[in-house]
Amino acid sequence: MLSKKTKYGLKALTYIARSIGDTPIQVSEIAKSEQIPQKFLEGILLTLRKSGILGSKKGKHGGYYLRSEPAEIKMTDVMRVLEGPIAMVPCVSLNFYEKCDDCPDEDKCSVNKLMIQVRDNTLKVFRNTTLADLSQID
Amino acid sequence: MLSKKTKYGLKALTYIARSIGDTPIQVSEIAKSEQIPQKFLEGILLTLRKSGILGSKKGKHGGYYLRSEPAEIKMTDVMRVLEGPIAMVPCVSLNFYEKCDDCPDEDKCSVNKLMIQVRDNTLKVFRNTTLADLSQID
DNA sequence: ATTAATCCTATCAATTTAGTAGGGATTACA
DNA sequence: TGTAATCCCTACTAAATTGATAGGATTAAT
Repeated sequence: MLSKKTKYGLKALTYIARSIGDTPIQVSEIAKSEQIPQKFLEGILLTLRKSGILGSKKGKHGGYYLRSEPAEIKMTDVMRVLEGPIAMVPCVSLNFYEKCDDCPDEDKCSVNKLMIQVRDNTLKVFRNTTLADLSQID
Repeated sequence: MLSKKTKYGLKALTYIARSIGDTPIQVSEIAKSEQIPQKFLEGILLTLRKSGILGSKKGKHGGYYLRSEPAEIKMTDVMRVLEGPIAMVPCVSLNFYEKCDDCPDEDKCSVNKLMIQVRDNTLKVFRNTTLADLSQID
């Protein structure tokens, strides 16, 4: 299951990407428009800022803005920041690899092989999708 | 993350598929061989039996057996029984659909569109993989 | 009968999730 | 220079989920 954190984060990023203009976007505005608890969203945007995806401006008339063009912001990066590893098991994770306690031999593990396929296909989607794609208005 | 339940379930199914012969396989044997807590595994195999994937024989010399040929047991079915919905959000689930509280319009939701792609790609893997594939010894 | 299995229900500790609370630090602007 | 608006940070909490464990009821072979 996708966590609320990730869902809210994606919606917020989309909202920011769609807001053309120079001024940073405030948390309160996003929260209201996207129906997200404001305090919860604050924490999420903070995470996105710390990861380098968002920038922020403090104080009156402050807010958040994208640090790159929407077309440059890949879902692989966003998802890893918000949701964590893309793989369903640590033993097939590229960025967060860990060996399983059980499982004497990874190469012979049926779960491992299946989950590598799932990972590769999910990765393909995330690598191929940018914030610009999410923000398309149709 | 894949739950231990699913992981153990897949390993157990693989184990049973590999055990050629007529006699049913006992939980204790699987638990020992695959390093799975026996009582926990009991519950998992029970679930698989109730879903129709496994059959069982009670009493002395009892155990579990597959109700179809490994090549007929699709991962879509197994995963749905063990892990639940394949989709990452209920609003893109084929078998467990639910509308989101937030989200006035699904068609315009960026998360929705992304998650449909992920679902379709994951589904492709699971539809294409059977227990026979998992059980291949190489 | 005895033994060996599955079956069933209840309970539990640890972790994660989804938030809430309260205030600190910084900035714009009157 | 004061004040309001805004992000920033830490701590707390309730509910749900996960990964088990415990104890026995039921069933079947010998």
